[in-house]
Amino acid sequence: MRLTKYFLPVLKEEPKEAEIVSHRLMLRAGMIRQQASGIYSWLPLGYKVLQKVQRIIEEEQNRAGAIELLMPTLQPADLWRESGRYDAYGKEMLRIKDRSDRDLIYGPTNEEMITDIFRSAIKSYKDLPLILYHIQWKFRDEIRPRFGTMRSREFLMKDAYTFDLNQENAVKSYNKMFVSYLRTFYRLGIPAIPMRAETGPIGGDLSHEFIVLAKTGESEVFCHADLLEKNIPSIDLDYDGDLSKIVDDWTSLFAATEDVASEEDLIANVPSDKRISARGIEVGQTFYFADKYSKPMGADVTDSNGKQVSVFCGSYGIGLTRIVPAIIEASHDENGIIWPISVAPFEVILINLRAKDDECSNVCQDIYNKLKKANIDVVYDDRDQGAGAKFATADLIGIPLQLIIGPRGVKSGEAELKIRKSGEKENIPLENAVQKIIDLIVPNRRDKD
RNA sequence: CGGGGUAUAGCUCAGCUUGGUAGAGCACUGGUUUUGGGAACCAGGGGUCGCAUGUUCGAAUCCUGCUGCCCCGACCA
Repeated sequence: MRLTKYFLPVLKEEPKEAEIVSHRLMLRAGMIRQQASGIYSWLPLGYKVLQKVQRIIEEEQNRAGAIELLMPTLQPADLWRESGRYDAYGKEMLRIKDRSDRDLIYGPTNEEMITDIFRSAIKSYKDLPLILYHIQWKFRDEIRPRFGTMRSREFLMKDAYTFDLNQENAVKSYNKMFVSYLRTFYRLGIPAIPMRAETGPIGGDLSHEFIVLAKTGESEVFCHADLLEKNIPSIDLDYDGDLSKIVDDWTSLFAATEDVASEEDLIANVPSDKRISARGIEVGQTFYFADKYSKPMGADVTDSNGKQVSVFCGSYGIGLTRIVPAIIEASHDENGIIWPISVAPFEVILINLRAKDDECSNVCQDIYNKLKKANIDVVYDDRDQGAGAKFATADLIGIPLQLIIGPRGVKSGEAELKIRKSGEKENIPLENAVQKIIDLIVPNRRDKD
């Protein structure tokens, strides 16, 4: 992509409405635009990140055996009357009527609808286990939306639902989602720690929140420091094998949110040099809730004895529109965002310091073509602007690598390569630039390990 | 929903106290000179002053009502 042909409305000044750093940076980097309280447009740069996040989540869900579908945003109220949640959910649920005066709701979640889909098609234990998921916009009319897309009213969420014959199998499905979340957050470049959590209005008795430690986190969390150093299950993992060892390993060390634990619990369960008491952002949650919906909604299957039994279920959410600011909260400096390669809107920015100079532009164009050909996600800053403005923009939007080419370098046959994260700069021969970038990017995409 | 703020150009803000028909910086357009960390100069374009009502010869400014947005709290992916 050439910057002269792109839509990147960066802001030089601090937007006054934004309090936390991720919100400020998303506005300044031209990623989002607020349309109403808690409702945002995703501008090209932000949308590109959101799509990369989505792709990683899909890959890891699929790998774990979950099957993607797509349910609508609008749902008939009757489904929610069946589960009893139409009245229970309160004003947070947006209720609307169509032209025939039928009650509809804009889905805040999809347990009812997925249960309806399940019961219409699945009648036998032989079709279990089943894991279905979708990625769709949700609406929760929060009393107070805040922090940009971190707590918005309209938000994009991945929600998966597991269906099993009995509790033992349901726990196996739970473990699949648990492990896939470990891998998902690893690939997204955010160290998320699974913590024991309250089950909330959805109900059930087995639940973890996946928490990113960040100063601006909304809740207080407590955990064992070794959880930050744990190994992530590899891409070769067999999801049909025994996952309980991995889950046990991760859940044996103390980790809990303020809803279910206190500082005293931390002190009682963790040696003093390993205690972490911090703020955290919840980026995902896993719930097991057994037959809470399947029973009232009649989602039964026939078991091997010919008996009708309600299926055992769980639901598993990841807020994609929250992931993006969470990554920024965890990875930025005073100059702007620092994207992990796996979700960066572009992997490298090619900075032409003298767009009006033919010689310089020819060199840039050649390198740009080669990078594209090598499937490197490159953006080419071919704008006719001062060097300072270009550097500032590159830092702000957080592209992991900056390849800087000016007339001076063209004469000496060198380009400057800057690593956004470390600030490290290195002069490299122009003819090695493309290969050097490939070597720095490709092994670090986290899509092969 | 309670409490506190705020609303003037695309953005950040001044003007309001004391009413006289709207300004700066940045951004934008044209031009000239520049060019390795947010360039300089010249010339331009751009505003129903959140909305409505009232007071007044005259309202961005004063009164009243409403709305949006932000912050603090309870609620939440």
